[in-house]
Amino acid sequence: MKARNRPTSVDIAHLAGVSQPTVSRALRNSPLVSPETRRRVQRIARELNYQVDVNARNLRARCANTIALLLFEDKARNERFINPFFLSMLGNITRATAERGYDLLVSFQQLSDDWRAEYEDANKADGIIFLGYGDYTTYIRRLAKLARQGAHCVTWGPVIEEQPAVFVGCDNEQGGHAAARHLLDHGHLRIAFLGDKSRNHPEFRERYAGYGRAHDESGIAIDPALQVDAHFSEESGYRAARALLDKGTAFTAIACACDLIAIGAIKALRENGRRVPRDIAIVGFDDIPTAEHLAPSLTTIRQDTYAAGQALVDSVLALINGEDIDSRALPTTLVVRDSCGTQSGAV
Amino acid sequence: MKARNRPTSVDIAHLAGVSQPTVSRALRNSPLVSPETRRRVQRIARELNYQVDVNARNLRARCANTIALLLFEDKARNERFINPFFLSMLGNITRATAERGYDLLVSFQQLSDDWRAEYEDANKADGIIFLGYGDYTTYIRRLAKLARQGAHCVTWGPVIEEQPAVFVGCDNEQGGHAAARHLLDHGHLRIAFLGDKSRNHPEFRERYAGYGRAHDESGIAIDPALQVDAHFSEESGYRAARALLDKGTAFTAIACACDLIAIGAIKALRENGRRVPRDIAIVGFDDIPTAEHLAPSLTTIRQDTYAAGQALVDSVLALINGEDIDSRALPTTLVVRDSCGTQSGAV
DNA sequence: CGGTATTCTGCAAACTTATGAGCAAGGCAG
DNA sequence: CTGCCTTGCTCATAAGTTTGCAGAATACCG
Repeated sequence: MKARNRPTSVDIAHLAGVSQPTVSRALRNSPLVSPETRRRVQRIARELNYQVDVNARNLRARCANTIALLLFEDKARNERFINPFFLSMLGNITRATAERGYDLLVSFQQLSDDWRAEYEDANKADGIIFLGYGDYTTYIRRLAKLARQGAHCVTWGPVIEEQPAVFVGCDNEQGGHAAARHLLDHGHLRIAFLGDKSRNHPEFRERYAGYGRAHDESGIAIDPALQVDAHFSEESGYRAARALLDKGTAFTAIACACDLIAIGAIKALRENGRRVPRDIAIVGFDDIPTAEHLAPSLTTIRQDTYAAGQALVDSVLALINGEDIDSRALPTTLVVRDSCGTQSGAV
Repeated sequence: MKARNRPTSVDIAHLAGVSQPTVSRALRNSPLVSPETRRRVQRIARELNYQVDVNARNLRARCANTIALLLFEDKARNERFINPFFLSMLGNITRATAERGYDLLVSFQQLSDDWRAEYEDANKADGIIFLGYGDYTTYIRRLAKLARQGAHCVTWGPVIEEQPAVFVGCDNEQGGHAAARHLLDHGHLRIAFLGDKSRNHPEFRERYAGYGRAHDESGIAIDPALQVDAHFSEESGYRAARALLDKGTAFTAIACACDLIAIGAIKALRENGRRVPRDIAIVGFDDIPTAEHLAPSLTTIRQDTYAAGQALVDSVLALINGEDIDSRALPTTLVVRDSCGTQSGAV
């Protein structure tokens, strides 16, 4: 596209009266070069605004010093929108990568993209982080293909089938359990769950499992009518809550599979004349930045995206270094605010 | 770090019984190779899970097909936080880059990082987008250095001094004007401005200029006591509003230099027993996702981060292609919600 | 059937850096 | 004086691709 004429190590070598390999060594502070020569070479390099060509360096060194982030979202989603939770993850992965001296190559993809795109990612980076959601089968196929090519892959969130990839995620089951537990402990007996529990949303599926376990512990049977599918969006939460209300099924609380769903649900409840939390208690999941500022402020299960970013990057680096590591589940925290009607501050 | 033994184009050439350059051409769908050969080569490549080595390709082709995003934040900032507005920009730049077939290299930096880091970015990417804030002098120095190296730089936001870089930003002056205009039109005479108007915050400085122009138009002199410095954070807005209240200066409205400042200010006002909007009207700037969900919902000046991402990426690509382009200011929109007390829906 | 245009393919060079092997010079011990 | 080690550099080569040029094969025209 463009032909910059940047100075090369050969140019510096001529000016300094040494060979090119000596320049290379001098700039990398190798002990094999005398202090006097090193200083001279470095001075000339600085004067020429020399910068090593990373492509040549990486070609030779067979590593890119780069981690790729494959960010997925459904094609169907609103064009202008990226889920705030993923955005927060993106920010923290960016930060964690930078702190460890690596570059981050961000690739925003839709799962329907052709094979060419997926093929290329594997060798631009030393390791790959998968983040996102969408058609699960396609997702898994991609993951498997990259892993087969020898890429070091770490995925965010659970992987249902046995796959050759490490995953890092929050403990969704525990979080779902904590949400339902909190509501049950405060006397709620009919707690709805808004969230798709199919394999397309493995996180939601686990959260639902935790919700189920809490009910089991209390000896309460779950009315299947209380579960309504919802995806990763506000409109989806709105529609799900509307569907729930339309059914006429009685309920006094809702556990939402994510905060966006909770936001949509609150809107639907309000339109229906239900007050939150007085009539209906609400608990979300994620603790997106908005949750704290909602009216009423949203009780939710916090995922620590800072810790998550660090854990993901550390796991990839461990794989790159040939270490044998296990998948990890990070703890979640119940953050009690106003929307659940139990008023007591963070727990 | 790692020595993958991936197949190369030479391997494919042997298997296909052709020369290596023919493999290269066949895989790039060059018309110089016969359909029959092309099919055979591509089939073998697929069987071997072959992927071109991007380092070798870029080294030879002298371009990286990559855009770098240099994301700055002050060192002083809270470690775990990235401004939601920048996060939104990051998301949309990611999307715009992907749509145009480029990769995005995200580099999170602090302005105090050493020269080595800044030097390397220029040649990993064909063009560079600057986004962030911090010490303005350092910022400008970096920009100038990269530009001197022949990098194609585009920055978000205004650049005060004459610099060899294109900038894309929203029309901050117009936005600041619209915010003050709206408040003045609704009878407010003493409107505070929370935001640092020094050169360290060029956007805030321009917003303040628009605020000033609106006052001039109405023939109202600005009381310097009504302006209090605040930076890009909630705490900062909180402290600024406290300082304003402590002064004892009378005011009936506040124009905030960004939404985070508005959030902090509302908190401070509430603690002080002032009701929003009944006692004090508030207008923010940015329209971050939370703004809509605040109680009261925040009247603000919207920056279209989707359009901004597209514009930034298009500008960089134009520079890379050798086109001569001008800086651009994108329009902002006044979004009227509840916090200004004028209740009338979006304008 | 000779000449020319067209289509396909191969050869060799280039891109820039990193590194192992080798070499010259000097110091030092025996 | 010989042999050996150390220091500091050079030489040659390798990494995997792209591309300009030339050559071979085929088709076409007169």
